Amino acid sequence: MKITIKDIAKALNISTTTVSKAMNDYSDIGNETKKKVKKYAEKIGYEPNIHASFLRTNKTKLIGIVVPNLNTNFYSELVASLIVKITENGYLPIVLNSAESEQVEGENLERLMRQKVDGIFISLTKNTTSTDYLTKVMSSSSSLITFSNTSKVITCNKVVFNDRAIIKRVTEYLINKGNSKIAFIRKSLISQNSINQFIGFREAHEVNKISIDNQRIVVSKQGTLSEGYRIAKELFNNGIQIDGFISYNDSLAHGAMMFYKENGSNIPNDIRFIGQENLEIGTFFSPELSSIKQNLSLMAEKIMHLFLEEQAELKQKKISSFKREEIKAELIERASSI
Amino acid sequence: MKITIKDIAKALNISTTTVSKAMNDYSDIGNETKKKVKKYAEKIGYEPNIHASFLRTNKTKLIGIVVPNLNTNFYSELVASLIVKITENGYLPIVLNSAESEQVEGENLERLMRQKVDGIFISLTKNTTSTDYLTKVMSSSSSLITFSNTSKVITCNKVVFNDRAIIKRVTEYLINKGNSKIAFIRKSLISQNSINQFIGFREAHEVNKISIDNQRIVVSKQGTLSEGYRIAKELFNNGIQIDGFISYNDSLAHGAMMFYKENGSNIPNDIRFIGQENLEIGTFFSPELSSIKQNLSLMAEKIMHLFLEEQAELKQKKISSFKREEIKAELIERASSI
DNA sequence: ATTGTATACGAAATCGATTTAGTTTAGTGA
DNA sequence: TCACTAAACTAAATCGATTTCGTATACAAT
Repeated sequence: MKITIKDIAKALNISTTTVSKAMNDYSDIGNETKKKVKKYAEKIGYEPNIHASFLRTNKTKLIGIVVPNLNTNFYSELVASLIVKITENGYLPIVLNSAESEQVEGENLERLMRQKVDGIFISLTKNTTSTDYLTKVMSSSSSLITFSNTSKVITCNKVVFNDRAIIKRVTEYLINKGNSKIAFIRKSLISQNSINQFIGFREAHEVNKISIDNQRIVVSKQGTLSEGYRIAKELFNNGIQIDGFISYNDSLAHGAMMFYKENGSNIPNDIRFIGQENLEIGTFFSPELSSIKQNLSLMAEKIMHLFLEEQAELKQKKISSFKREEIKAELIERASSI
Repeated sequence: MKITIKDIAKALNISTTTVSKAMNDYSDIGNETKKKVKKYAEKIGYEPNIHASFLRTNKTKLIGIVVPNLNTNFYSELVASLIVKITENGYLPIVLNSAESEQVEGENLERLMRQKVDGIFISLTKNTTSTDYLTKVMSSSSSLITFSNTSKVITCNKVVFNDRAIIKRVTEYLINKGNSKIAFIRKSLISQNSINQFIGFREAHEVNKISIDNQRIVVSKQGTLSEGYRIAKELFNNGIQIDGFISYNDSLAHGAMMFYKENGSNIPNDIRFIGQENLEIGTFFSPELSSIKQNLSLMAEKIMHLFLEEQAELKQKKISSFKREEIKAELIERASSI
């Protein structure tokens, strides 16, 4: 039933040592023997038992992915891209979802460490404050890469979007169109991703000597259409005027745009809207929604690349320094902000 | 660094056998000893090495999930639910995405078998015709559960929605409102899920003695908003009149509804629309979209339950028969079909 | 003839658990 | 007292690979 190196050894009348070494291309095995072993292994469908080899190599060929909310377009697409890169390189992904809970996030990290995965790719929840679990991972055998939403406090490999720069650019783009009362809907006050975006927003205002009214800065937890609608309604009812709107996803922008459209606002003349994610649905609303597009597949590629680099360095026992990669996001300009 | 049963054995001056048996609640170990061992294990933070125990038990505590397209609301939410159930029961999920490719699906199954996962939960792509890989899994050590979109040909555990019944009911609901020219947008001609839905559609017509015009039966591969729009446009341009519209997801219905609205149709009076998925966005369109709501969390629960049942039976060396669970979906009635 | 050196291979230890097949001890019944 | 049993424990084999250390052979150099 099960095929092991013993079967190959017996059939070819050589030792299991030789079989193992041949399969792993050791230099002290003759080329003839290597060919013979590999050919026979192929023929009888031998697959090395990963769990057995783990005992000696401490490699599981498993990578853990932890995302704050799998049930969003952003993360499900990003995870799908990561899965492709991971499997392409002979690894297998264990995918865990933190559901925006810092506690679940911690449990997820513990589960992955217990499983002794070779790497952990994590994007933090918007509520995460403690880095205890991350430092725990750093001192474990799994190499850590944080992405998208990471932490300023911890020193580790990071792959992020150019959050500060893109929001600064987009904000200035609105300012140049004459907008000075821009609403900014952010994810949380804690998440680094959100903080960076806000810094960009602030910088754009400072450069152009425009003051920010904090009443126009809103934190949205759900990030749903209905919350976008509700936020717009509240701003309006509280008499807080806006002429621009930037949110951390498309749904919020759509929801808000619906409210203002119902209220007779002219878009983009009265208010310009910019979302993030660049969902297809944005092109079906009237006016079509401008949106910041992030290259998720490129991010996935960079993450995997960083991981493989670190694995290679670890093999050579080099001490590797931590890297930070920044992926450029771009504005897709449509009717809602022209 | 690493803590093993040896450390516990040495510290408590007992054998590793006793430690292992105590941890696994063997009956031939005294209660005092069990308590002592467990307490000390807890204290020094011992975690059994899963890979080492695999060699004897052949259990990896790993479950593979294979979905046709992770990047959809339906599957990302379903996978998220599955992840919760799987981790709750001490297992870890390896998530793979087939991207609607039968070939990738096969590769995914091979990867999971190689990893010797305890179970494989799979929903087939809409193009899958061969069941070769599935039968391969059946004769492997991983127990198989197919869900959502499964195959008629293969005998194995299945958890599906009541596709035939719900579509029959929904179709009759439209017929009773006087609609007789109902368009039906299906996923594919092959997928069992789609076939069952179509049977329900046909039965509703037969019962009410209405004939089906095949020109109104359309296969949509993408299932996107723009495809819904395009399909509606094509029907219209080809002079194919419709007074009802049922699609396999919400996006298609939205896209089509947009086209007909632009063309001055009165919805629901001229055409009634019903989608599937019950996305939040449906309530933001005017008119609000009726939709078939599937209880994904319940499906996830049933799948896990079936798996655990089989594992328990396997342990007792019982031969278990295959089961088929059906989850009831329901129509959420809104303005688009009233 | 002796030493040295690649080259090619193998015996046995090892990784960290589980499990089989005992062994020891105390207690029971005839 | 002796045989028997139950309870509690353990030595050693085992799972399937990797890896260390050692050996045999052939050939070149001294």
